[in-house]
Amino acid sequence: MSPTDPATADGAEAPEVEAATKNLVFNAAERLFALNGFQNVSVRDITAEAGVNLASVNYHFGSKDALLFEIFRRRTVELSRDRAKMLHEAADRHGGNPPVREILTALFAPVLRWLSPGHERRVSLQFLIRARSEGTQEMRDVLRTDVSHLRRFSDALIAALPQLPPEEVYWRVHFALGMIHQNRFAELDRLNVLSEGITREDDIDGLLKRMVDFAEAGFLA
Amino acid sequence: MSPTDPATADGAEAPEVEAATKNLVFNAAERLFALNGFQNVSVRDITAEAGVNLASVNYHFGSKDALLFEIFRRRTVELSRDRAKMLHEAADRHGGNPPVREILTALFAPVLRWLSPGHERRVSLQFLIRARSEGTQEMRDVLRTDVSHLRRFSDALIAALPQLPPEEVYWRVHFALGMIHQNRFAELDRLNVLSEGITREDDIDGLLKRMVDFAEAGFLA
DNA sequence: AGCGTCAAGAAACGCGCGTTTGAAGCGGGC
DNA sequence: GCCCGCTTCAAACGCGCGTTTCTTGACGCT
Repeated sequence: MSPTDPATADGAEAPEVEAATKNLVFNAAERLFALNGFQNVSVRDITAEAGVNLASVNYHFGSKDALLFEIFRRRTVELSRDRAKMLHEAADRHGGNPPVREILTALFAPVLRWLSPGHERRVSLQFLIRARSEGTQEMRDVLRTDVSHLRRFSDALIAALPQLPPEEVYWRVHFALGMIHQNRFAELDRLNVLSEGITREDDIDGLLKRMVDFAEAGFLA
Repeated sequence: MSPTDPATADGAEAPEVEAATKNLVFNAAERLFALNGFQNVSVRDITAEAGVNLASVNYHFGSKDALLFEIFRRRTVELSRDRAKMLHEAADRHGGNPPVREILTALFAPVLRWLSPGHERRVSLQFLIRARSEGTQEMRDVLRTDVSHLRRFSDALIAALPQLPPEEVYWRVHFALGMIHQNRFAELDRLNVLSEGITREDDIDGLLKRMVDFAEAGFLA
Protein backbone atom coordinates (compact mmCIF):
# COMPACT_ATOMS: atom_id res chain seq x y z
CA MET A 1 0.00 0.00 0.00
CA SER A 2 1.07 3.57 -0.40
CA PRO A 3 1.53 6.14 2.35
CA THR A 4 -0.63 8.78 0.80
CA ASP A 5 -2.46 9.61 4.01
CA PRO A 6 0.22 11.11 6.25
CA ALA A 7 0.52 14.18 4.08
CA THR A 8 3.47 15.45 5.97
CA ALA A 9 5.27 16.91 3.00
CA ASP A 10 5.18 20.66 2.98
CA GLY A 11 6.56 22.27 -0.11
CA ALA A 12 9.56 24.29 0.96
CA GLU A 13 7.97 25.61 4.09
CA ALA A 14 10.16 23.38 6.22
CA PRO A 15 13.62 22.03 5.48
CA GLU A 16 13.27 18.76 3.61
CA VAL A 17 14.58 16.59 6.40
CA GLU A 18 11.72 14.10 6.11
CA ALA A 19 10.19 12.45 3.09
CA ALA A 20 12.59 14.31 0.84
CA THR A 21 11.30 12.65 -2.30
CA LYS A 22 7.72 13.60 -1.57
CA ASN A 23 8.70 17.24 -1.20
CA LEU A 24 10.77 17.17 -4.36
CA VAL A 25 7.78 15.83 -6.27
CA PHE A 26 5.39 18.32 -4.68
CA ASN A 27 7.52 21.32 -5.53
CA ALA A 28 8.44 20.22 -9.03
CA ALA A 29 4.80 19.46 -9.79
CA GLU A 30 3.56 22.79 -8.49
CA ARG A 31 6.06 24.71 -10.54
CA LEU A 32 5.51 22.78 -13.76
CA PHE A 33 1.74 22.89 -13.44
CA ALA A 34 1.81 26.63 -12.75
CA LEU A 35 4.03 27.31 -15.74
CA ASN A 36 2.65 24.93 -18.36
CA GLY A 37 -0.89 24.05 -17.35
CA PHE A 38 -2.24 20.90 -15.81
CA GLN A 39 -2.80 18.83 -18.91
CA ASN A 40 0.48 19.76 -20.53
CA VAL A 41 2.58 18.29 -17.76
CA SER A 42 3.03 14.53 -17.54
CA VAL A 43 4.04 12.43 -14.58
CA ARG A 44 7.25 11.78 -16.46
CA ASP A 45 7.93 15.51 -16.70
CA ILE A 46 7.42 15.92 -12.98
CA THR A 47 9.61 13.06 -11.87
CA ALA A 48 12.33 14.03 -14.34
CA GLU A 49 12.30 17.62 -13.03
CA ALA A 50 12.39 16.40 -9.46
CA GLY A 51 15.12 13.88 -10.23
CA VAL A 52 13.20 10.97 -8.74
CA ASN A 53 11.77 7.71 -9.98
CA LEU A 54 8.71 7.65 -12.21
CA ALA A 55 6.69 5.63 -9.72
CA SER A 56 7.16 8.18 -6.93
CA VAL A 57 4.04 10.13 -7.78
CA ASN A 58 1.78 7.11 -7.44
CA TYR A 59 3.64 5.80 -4.43
CA HIS A 60 3.53 9.00 -2.40
CA PHE A 61 0.31 10.57 -3.61
CA GLY A 62 -1.76 7.74 -5.05
CA SER A 63 -2.31 9.26 -8.46
CA LYS A 64 -1.55 12.30 -10.56
CA ASP A 65 -4.97 13.78 -9.81
CA ALA A 66 -4.50 13.23 -6.09
CA LEU A 67 -1.18 15.06 -6.27
CA LEU A 68 -2.85 17.94 -8.07
CA PHE A 69 -5.58 18.09 -5.47
CA GLU A 70 -3.10 17.94 -2.61
CA ILE A 71 -1.26 20.97 -3.98
CA PHE A 72 -4.54 22.75 -4.56
CA ARG A 73 -5.86 22.00 -1.10
CA ARG A 74 -2.75 23.08 0.74
CA ARG A 75 -2.32 26.36 -1.12
CA THR A 76 -6.01 27.20 -0.92
CA VAL A 77 -6.02 26.77 2.85
CA GLU A 78 -2.86 28.82 3.14
CA LEU A 79 -4.21 31.71 1.09
CA SER A 80 -7.56 31.69 2.87
CA ARG A 81 -5.78 31.80 6.20
CA ASP A 82 -3.72 34.83 5.13
CA ARG A 83 -6.82 36.62 3.96
CA ALA A 84 -8.89 35.77 7.01
CA LYS A 85 -6.11 36.97 9.27
CA MET A 86 -5.93 40.34 7.52
CA LEU A 87 -9.69 40.75 7.64
CA HIS A 88 -9.73 39.85 11.31
CA GLU A 89 -7.03 42.40 12.09
CA ALA A 90 -8.91 45.07 10.20
CA ALA A 91 -12.05 44.23 12.17
CA ASP A 92 -10.13 44.52 15.43
CA ARG A 93 -8.88 47.92 14.43
CA HIS A 94 -12.40 49.20 13.77
CA GLY A 95 -14.53 47.67 16.49
CA GLY A 96 -15.81 44.86 14.31
CA ASN A 97 -16.89 46.94 11.31
CA PRO A 98 -13.97 47.73 9.03
CA PRO A 99 -14.44 50.20 6.17
CA VAL A 100 -14.66 49.09 2.55
CA ARG A 101 -11.07 50.00 1.77
CA GLU A 102 -9.66 47.76 4.46
CA ILE A 103 -11.86 44.84 3.51
CA LEU A 104 -10.71 45.09 -0.07
CA THR A 105 -7.12 45.34 1.05
CA ALA A 106 -7.52 42.11 3.01
CA LEU A 107 -8.98 40.49 -0.10
CA PHE A 108 -6.27 41.67 -2.48
CA ALA A 109 -3.07 42.00 -0.47
CA PRO A 110 -2.26 38.33 0.21
CA VAL A 111 -2.65 37.50 -3.46
CA LEU A 112 -0.44 40.37 -4.53
CA ARG A 113 2.14 39.56 -1.92
CA TRP A 114 2.36 36.03 -3.29
CA LEU A 115 2.58 37.47 -6.78
CA SER A 116 5.62 39.61 -6.08
CA PRO A 117 8.77 38.63 -7.97
CA GLY A 118 11.01 36.42 -5.93
CA HIS A 119 8.27 35.43 -3.52
CA GLU A 120 8.33 31.72 -2.79
CA ARG A 121 4.58 31.50 -3.36
CA ARG A 122 4.62 33.14 -6.76
CA VAL A 123 4.09 29.89 -8.62
CA SER A 124 1.57 28.74 -6.03
CA LEU A 125 -0.60 31.66 -6.96
CA GLN A 126 -0.38 30.90 -10.66
CA PHE A 127 -1.28 27.33 -9.79
CA LEU A 128 -4.38 28.45 -7.92
CA ILE A 129 -5.47 30.78 -10.70
CA ARG A 130 -5.07 27.94 -13.18
CA ALA A 131 -7.12 25.65 -10.95
CA ARG A 132 -10.18 27.88 -11.48
CA SER A 133 -10.41 27.08 -15.16
CA GLU A 134 -8.30 23.98 -15.76
CA GLY A 135 -8.78 22.16 -12.48
CA THR A 136 -10.20 18.71 -12.07
CA GLN A 137 -13.89 18.28 -11.36
CA GLU A 138 -13.05 17.79 -7.69
CA MET A 139 -11.25 21.12 -7.48
CA ARG A 140 -13.96 22.98 -9.25
CA ASP A 141 -16.58 21.45 -6.99
CA VAL A 142 -14.66 22.77 -4.01
CA LEU A 143 -14.30 26.19 -5.58
CA ARG A 144 -17.98 26.37 -6.45
CA THR A 145 -19.36 24.92 -3.24
CA ASP A 146 -17.06 26.17 -0.52
CA VAL A 147 -17.78 29.87 -0.29
CA SER A 148 -17.57 30.06 3.49
CA HIS A 149 -14.31 31.95 3.38
CA LEU A 150 -15.66 34.37 0.79
CA ARG A 151 -18.82 34.95 2.76
CA ARG A 152 -16.86 36.63 5.54
CA PHE A 153 -15.85 39.27 3.01
CA SER A 154 -19.30 39.72 1.51
CA ASP A 155 -20.83 39.97 4.99
CA ALA A 156 -18.29 42.59 6.00
CA LEU A 157 -18.97 44.56 2.83
CA ILE A 158 -22.74 44.37 3.33
CA ALA A 159 -22.25 45.75 6.84
CA ALA A 160 -19.97 48.49 5.59
CA LEU A 161 -22.41 49.49 2.85
CA PRO A 162 -25.83 49.41 4.54
CA GLN A 163 -27.40 51.62 1.89
CA LEU A 164 -26.50 49.18 -0.88
CA PRO A 165 -28.75 46.16 -1.64
CA PRO A 166 -26.93 42.90 -0.84
CA GLU A 167 -27.51 41.75 -4.41
CA GLU A 168 -25.42 44.68 -5.58
CA VAL A 169 -22.67 43.86 -3.11
CA TYR A 170 -22.47 40.27 -4.33
CA TRP A 171 -22.08 41.40 -7.92
CA ARG A 172 -19.34 43.80 -6.95
CA VAL A 173 -17.51 41.10 -5.03
CA HIS A 174 -17.75 39.09 -8.24
CA PHE A 175 -16.18 41.98 -10.17
CA ALA A 176 -13.43 42.43 -7.60
CA LEU A 177 -12.55 38.75 -7.79
CA GLY A 178 -12.34 39.08 -11.54
CA MET A 179 -9.80 41.86 -11.08
CA ILE A 180 -7.60 39.55 -9.03
CA HIS A 181 -7.85 36.57 -11.32
CA GLN A 182 -6.69 38.73 -14.20
CA ASN A 183 -3.20 38.70 -12.74
CA ARG A 184 -2.01 35.65 -14.62
CA PHE A 185 1.36 35.61 -16.35
CA ALA A 186 -0.33 35.65 -19.74
CA GLU A 187 -2.56 38.61 -18.94
CA LEU A 188 0.26 40.60 -17.38
CA ASP A 189 2.29 39.93 -20.52
CA ARG A 190 -0.56 41.22 -22.63
CA LEU A 191 -0.79 44.35 -20.51
CA ASN A 192 2.92 44.87 -21.00
CA VAL A 193 2.51 44.67 -24.76
CA LEU A 194 -0.49 47.00 -24.73
CA SER A 195 1.17 49.63 -22.60
CA GLU A 196 4.50 49.19 -24.40
CA GLY A 197 6.21 48.40 -21.15
CA ILE A 198 5.27 51.41 -19.06
CA THR A 199 3.24 49.31 -16.58
CA ARG A 200 5.60 47.95 -13.96
CA GLU A 201 4.17 44.70 -12.65
CA ASP A 202 6.93 44.30 -10.05
CA ASP A 203 5.71 47.35 -8.14
CA ILE A 204 3.43 45.31 -5.93
CA ASP A 205 2.60 48.06 -3.45
CA GLY A 206 1.67 50.33 -6.31
CA LEU A 207 -0.48 47.62 -7.84
CA LEU A 208 -2.27 47.01 -4.54
CA LYS A 209 -3.06 50.68 -4.22
CA ARG A 210 -4.28 50.80 -7.81
CA MET A 211 -6.55 47.80 -7.34
CA VAL A 212 -7.96 49.02 -4.06
CA ASP A 213 -8.55 52.51 -5.49
CA PHE A 214 -10.38 51.12 -8.48
CA ALA A 215 -12.48 48.63 -6.55
CA GLU A 216 -13.27 50.99 -3.68
CA ALA A 217 -14.61 53.56 -6.13
CA GLY A 218 -16.68 50.83 -7.73
CA PHE A 219 -18.14 49.75 -4.40
CA LEU A 220 -18.94 53.30 -3.32
CA ALA A 221 -20.53 54.19 -6.68
CA MET B 1 -5.14 16.09 -49.64
CA SER B 2 -7.66 17.82 -47.46
CA PRO B 3 -9.65 20.94 -48.28
CA THR B 4 -8.68 22.80 -45.18
CA ASP B 5 -8.07 26.10 -46.94
CA PRO B 6 -11.50 27.11 -48.26
CA ALA B 7 -12.81 27.66 -44.75
CA THR B 8 -16.30 28.20 -45.98
CA ALA B 9 -18.03 26.63 -43.01
CA ASP B 10 -19.67 29.17 -40.83
CA GLY B 11 -21.12 27.79 -37.68
CA ALA B 12 -24.84 28.42 -37.83
CA GLU B 13 -24.53 31.88 -39.30
CA ALA B 14 -25.76 30.65 -42.65
CA PRO B 15 -28.02 27.72 -43.41
CA GLU B 16 -25.92 24.63 -43.85
CA VAL B 17 -26.51 24.24 -47.52
CA GLU B 18 -22.85 23.68 -48.29
CA ALA B 19 -20.27 21.49 -46.59
CA ALA B 20 -22.85 20.30 -44.12
CA THR B 21 -20.41 17.96 -42.41
CA LYS B 22 -17.87 20.70 -41.83
CA ASN B 23 -20.49 22.86 -40.14
CA LEU B 24 -21.70 19.97 -38.02
CA VAL B 25 -18.15 19.37 -36.83
CA PHE B 26 -17.51 23.06 -36.21
CA ASN B 27 -20.62 23.53 -34.11
CA ALA B 28 -20.30 20.32 -32.17
CA ALA B 29 -16.67 21.08 -31.41
CA GLU B 30 -17.37 24.62 -30.28
CA ARG B 31 -20.11 23.50 -27.94
CA LEU B 32 -18.17 20.58 -26.45
CA PHE B 33 -15.00 22.61 -26.02
CA ALA B 34 -16.92 25.44 -24.35
CA LEU B 35 -18.66 23.08 -21.96
CA ASN B 36 -15.92 20.63 -21.09
CA GLY B 37 -12.60 22.30 -21.82
CA PHE B 38 -10.23 21.77 -24.67
CA GLN B 39 -8.24 18.86 -23.35
CA ASN B 40 -11.24 16.96 -22.05
CA VAL B 41 -12.85 16.64 -25.49
CA SER B 42 -11.51 14.09 -27.95
CA VAL B 43 -11.91 13.97 -31.71
CA ARG B 44 -14.06 10.93 -31.11
CA ASP B 45 -16.36 12.93 -28.83
CA ILE B 46 -16.74 15.64 -31.44
CA THR B 47 -17.48 13.37 -34.36
CA ALA B 48 -19.88 11.28 -32.28
CA GLU B 49 -21.74 14.40 -31.18
CA ALA B 50 -21.87 15.69 -34.74
CA GLY B 51 -22.93 12.28 -36.08
CA VAL B 52 -20.15 12.16 -38.64
CA ASN B 53 -17.17 9.96 -39.38
CA LEU B 54 -14.11 10.04 -37.15
CA ALA B 55 -11.83 11.15 -39.97
CA SER B 56 -13.92 14.24 -40.72
CA VAL B 57 -11.97 16.50 -38.40
CA ASN B 58 -8.67 15.77 -40.08
CA TYR B 59 -10.19 15.81 -43.54
CA HIS B 60 -11.93 19.16 -43.23
CA PHE B 61 -9.65 20.99 -40.82
CA GLY B 62 -6.29 19.25 -41.02
CA SER B 63 -5.95 18.50 -37.33
CA LYS B 64 -7.68 18.89 -34.01
CA ASP B 65 -5.54 21.91 -33.17
CA ALA B 66 -6.30 23.53 -36.49
CA LEU B 67 -10.01 23.06 -35.82
CA LEU B 68 -9.61 24.68 -32.43
CA PHE B 69 -7.74 27.59 -33.94
CA GLU B 70 -10.31 28.02 -36.69
CA ILE B 71 -13.10 28.36 -34.12
CA PHE B 72 -10.98 30.71 -32.06
CA ARG B 73 -10.06 32.87 -35.03
CA ARG B 74 -13.58 33.23 -36.35
CA ARG B 75 -15.16 34.08 -33.01
CA THR B 76 -12.39 36.48 -32.07
CA VAL B 77 -12.81 38.41 -35.30
CA GLU B 78 -16.56 38.44 -34.82
CA LEU B 79 -16.39 39.78 -31.27
CA SER B 80 -13.77 42.38 -32.14
CA ARG B 81 -15.93 43.58 -35.01
CA ASP B 82 -18.95 43.98 -32.71
CA ARG B 83 -16.90 45.94 -30.22
CA ALA B 84 -15.22 48.14 -32.78
CA LYS B 85 -18.58 48.95 -34.33
CA MET B 86 -20.01 50.08 -30.98
CA LEU B 87 -16.97 52.16 -30.21
CA HIS B 88 -17.12 53.76 -33.63
CA GLU B 89 -20.79 54.62 -33.20
CA ALA B 90 -20.07 56.15 -29.81
CA ALA B 91 -17.30 58.23 -31.33
CA ASP B 92 -19.66 59.43 -34.07
CA ARG B 93 -22.18 60.51 -31.47
CA HIS B 94 -19.61 62.60 -29.61
CA GLY B 95 -17.50 64.20 -32.30
CA GLY B 96 -14.70 61.67 -32.02
CA ASN B 97 -14.24 61.77 -28.25
CA PRO B 98 -16.75 59.57 -26.48
CA PRO B 99 -17.01 59.73 -22.68
CA VAL B 100 -15.70 56.97 -20.42
CA ARG B 101 -19.11 55.43 -19.87
CA GLU B 102 -19.73 54.89 -23.54
CA ILE B 103 -16.29 53.45 -24.16
CA LEU B 104 -16.81 50.95 -21.38
CA THR B 105 -20.24 50.09 -22.73
CA ALA B 106 -18.71 49.32 -26.11
CA LEU B 107 -16.16 47.10 -24.37
CA PHE B 108 -18.67 45.21 -22.24
CA ALA B 109 -21.93 45.10 -24.16
CA PRO B 110 -21.02 42.72 -27.00
CA VAL B 111 -19.69 40.18 -24.52
CA LEU B 112 -22.78 40.41 -22.35
CA ARG B 113 -25.08 40.21 -25.33
CA TRP B 114 -23.39 36.96 -26.36
CA LEU B 115 -23.67 35.76 -22.80
CA SER B 116 -27.42 36.16 -22.58
CA PRO B 117 -29.39 32.93 -22.17
CA GLY B 118 -30.64 31.62 -25.47
CA HIS B 119 -28.19 33.65 -27.50
CA GLU B 120 -26.63 31.63 -30.28
CA ARG B 121 -23.18 32.90 -29.36
CA ARG B 122 -23.41 31.96 -25.70
CA VAL B 123 -21.14 28.97 -26.06
CA SER B 124 -18.84 30.92 -28.37
CA LEU B 125 -18.17 33.31 -25.55
CA GLN B 126 -17.37 30.52 -23.12
CA PHE B 127 -15.08 29.10 -25.77
CA LEU B 128 -13.21 32.39 -26.07
CA ILE B 129 -12.90 32.79 -22.32
CA ARG B 130 -11.49 29.27 -22.10
CA ALA B 131 -9.03 30.04 -24.86
CA ARG B 132 -7.32 32.63 -22.63
CA SER B 133 -6.13 30.02 -20.17
CA GLU B 134 -6.43 26.66 -21.87
CA GLY B 135 -5.71 27.62 -25.45
CA THR B 136 -2.92 26.26 -27.59
CA GLN B 137 0.36 28.12 -27.79
CA GLU B 138 -0.74 29.58 -31.11
CA MET B 139 -3.91 31.05 -29.61
CA ARG B 140 -2.12 32.51 -26.64
CA ASP B 141 0.48 34.05 -28.91
CA VAL B 142 -2.29 35.78 -30.80
CA LEU B 143 -3.93 36.93 -27.59
CA ARG B 144 -0.70 38.26 -26.20
CA THR B 145 0.65 39.85 -29.36
CA ASP B 146 -2.39 41.20 -31.15
CA VAL B 147 -3.53 44.10 -29.02
CA SER B 148 -4.42 46.36 -31.94
CA HIS B 149 -8.11 46.02 -31.26
CA LEU B 150 -7.66 46.72 -27.57
CA ARG B 151 -5.51 49.75 -28.27
CA ARG B 152 -8.45 51.57 -29.80
CA PHE B 153 -10.13 51.34 -26.42
CA SER B 154 -7.11 52.36 -24.38
CA ASP B 155 -6.48 55.29 -26.73
CA ALA B 156 -10.08 56.43 -26.41
CA LEU B 157 -9.88 56.18 -22.62
CA ILE B 158 -6.61 58.11 -22.49
CA ALA B 159 -8.25 60.83 -24.54
CA ALA B 160 -11.33 60.84 -22.31
CA LEU B 161 -9.20 61.02 -19.15
CA PRO B 162 -6.48 63.57 -19.97
CA GLN B 163 -5.68 64.20 -16.32
CA LEU B 164 -4.88 60.53 -15.71
CA PRO B 165 -1.40 59.16 -16.53
CA PRO B 166 -1.58 56.62 -19.37
CA GLU B 167 0.05 54.04 -17.13
CA GLU B 168 -2.92 54.29 -14.82
CA VAL B 169 -5.35 53.93 -17.72
CA TYR B 170 -3.65 50.76 -18.91
CA TRP B 171 -3.90 49.21 -15.47
CA ARG B 172 -7.57 50.07 -15.27
CA VAL B 173 -8.22 48.57 -18.68
CA HIS B 174 -6.55 45.47 -17.30
CA PHE B 175 -8.92 45.49 -14.33
CA ALA B 176 -11.95 46.02 -16.55
CA LEU B 177 -10.97 43.08 -18.71
CA GLY B 178 -10.68 40.99 -15.58
CA MET B 179 -14.26 41.90 -14.74
CA ILE B 180 -15.42 40.57 -18.10
CA HIS B 181 -13.45 37.37 -17.99
CA GLN B 182 -14.97 36.56 -14.64
CA ASN B 183 -18.25 35.77 -16.40
CA ARG B 184 -17.54 32.09 -16.90
CA PHE B 185 -20.16 29.48 -16.12
CA ALA B 186 -18.13 28.29 -13.13
CA GLU B 187 -17.72 31.76 -11.64
CA LEU B 188 -21.36 32.66 -12.18
CA ASP B 189 -22.29 29.42 -10.43
CA ARG B 190 -20.07 30.36 -7.53
CA LEU B 191 -21.68 33.78 -7.32
CA ASN B 192 -25.07 32.10 -7.24
CA VAL B 193 -24.00 29.94 -4.32
CA LEU B 194 -22.48 32.88 -2.47
CA SER B 195 -25.51 35.10 -2.89
CA GLU B 196 -27.88 32.20 -2.28
CA GLY B 197 -29.56 32.79 -5.59
CA ILE B 198 -30.47 36.46 -5.32
CA THR B 199 -28.16 37.48 -8.16
CA ARG B 200 -29.98 37.05 -11.44
CA GLU B 201 -27.47 36.33 -14.15
CA ASP B 202 -30.09 36.30 -16.88
CA ASP B 203 -30.78 40.00 -16.41
CA ILE B 204 -28.21 41.03 -18.98
CA ASP B 205 -29.20 44.69 -19.17
CA GLY B 206 -28.98 44.95 -15.42
CA LEU B 207 -25.58 43.27 -15.45
CA LEU B 208 -24.30 45.63 -18.13
CA LYS B 209 -25.39 48.62 -16.08
CA ARG B 210 -23.77 47.14 -12.96
CA MET B 211 -20.50 46.50 -14.73
CA VAL B 212 -20.38 49.91 -16.37
CA ASP B 213 -21.26 51.64 -13.08
CA PHE B 214 -18.52 49.81 -11.23
CA ALA B 215 -15.85 50.27 -13.88
CA GLU B 216 -16.75 53.89 -14.61
CA ALA B 217 -16.38 54.78 -10.95
CA GLY B 218 -13.04 53.00 -10.95
CA PHE B 219 -11.81 54.92 -13.97
CA LEU B 220 -12.96 58.27 -12.59
CA ALA B 221 -11.42 57.63 -9.15
C1' DA C 1 -20.86 4.34 -70.21
C1' DG C 2 -16.62 5.79 -68.39
C1' DC C 3 -13.84 8.78 -65.91
C1' DG C 4 -12.21 12.17 -62.45
C1' DT C 5 -13.07 14.45 -58.27
C1' DC C 6 -14.48 15.08 -53.86
C1' DA C 7 -16.69 13.33 -49.54
C1' DA C 8 -17.58 9.67 -46.25
C1' DG C 9 -16.53 5.52 -44.03
C1' DA C 10 -14.02 1.43 -41.56
C1' DA C 11 -10.06 0.01 -39.72
C1' DA C 12 -5.78 0.27 -38.10
C1' DC C 13 -1.23 2.51 -36.66
C1' DG C 14 1.94 4.38 -33.45
C1' DC C 15 2.69 6.98 -29.60
C1' DG C 16 2.50 8.90 -25.01
C1' DC C 17 0.11 8.57 -21.10
C1' DG C 18 -1.04 7.11 -16.02
C1' DT C 19 -0.44 3.27 -13.56
C1' DT C 20 1.17 -1.33 -11.83
C1' DT C 21 4.39 -4.87 -10.81
C1' DG C 22 8.01 -7.29 -8.69
C1' DA C 23 12.58 -7.03 -7.42
C1' DA C 24 16.37 -4.58 -5.05
C1' DG C 25 18.19 -1.43 -1.43
C1' DC C 26 18.34 0.08 3.26
C1' DG C 27 17.35 0.96 7.78
C1' DG C 28 16.59 -0.39 12.87
C1' DG C 29 14.97 -4.09 16.34
C1' DC C 30 15.19 -8.60 18.44
C1' DG D 1 22.57 -12.39 11.68
C1' DC D 2 18.30 -12.13 10.10
C1' DC D 3 14.01 -10.43 9.29
C1' DC D 4 10.68 -6.64 8.43
C1' DG D 5 8.77 -2.44 7.01
C1' DC D 6 9.47 1.36 4.06
C1' DT D 7 11.30 3.37 -0.04
C1' DT D 8 13.41 3.32 -4.64
C1' DC D 9 14.02 1.41 -9.04
C1' DA D 10 13.57 -0.53 -13.95
C1' DA D 11 10.43 -2.36 -16.77
C1' DA D 12 6.29 -3.19 -18.57
C1' DC D 13 1.06 -3.04 -19.18
C1' DG D 14 -3.07 -1.41 -21.15
C1' DC D 15 -5.57 2.18 -22.89
C1' DG D 16 -7.14 6.25 -25.31
C1' DC D 17 -5.60 9.45 -28.20
C1' DG D 18 -4.74 12.02 -32.89
C1' DT D 19 -3.86 10.70 -37.18
C1' DT D 20 -3.39 7.96 -41.54
C1' DT D 21 -4.60 4.71 -44.98
C1' DC D 22 -7.32 2.51 -48.16
C1' DT D 23 -11.86 1.54 -49.75
C1' DT D 24 -16.43 2.81 -51.06
C1' DG D 25 -19.88 5.88 -52.57
C1' DA D 26 -21.99 10.07 -55.01
C1' DC D 27 -22.18 13.21 -58.67
C1' DG D 28 -21.13 15.89 -62.93
C1' DC D 29 -19.08 16.03 -67.27
C1' DT D 30 -17.98 14.59 -72.18
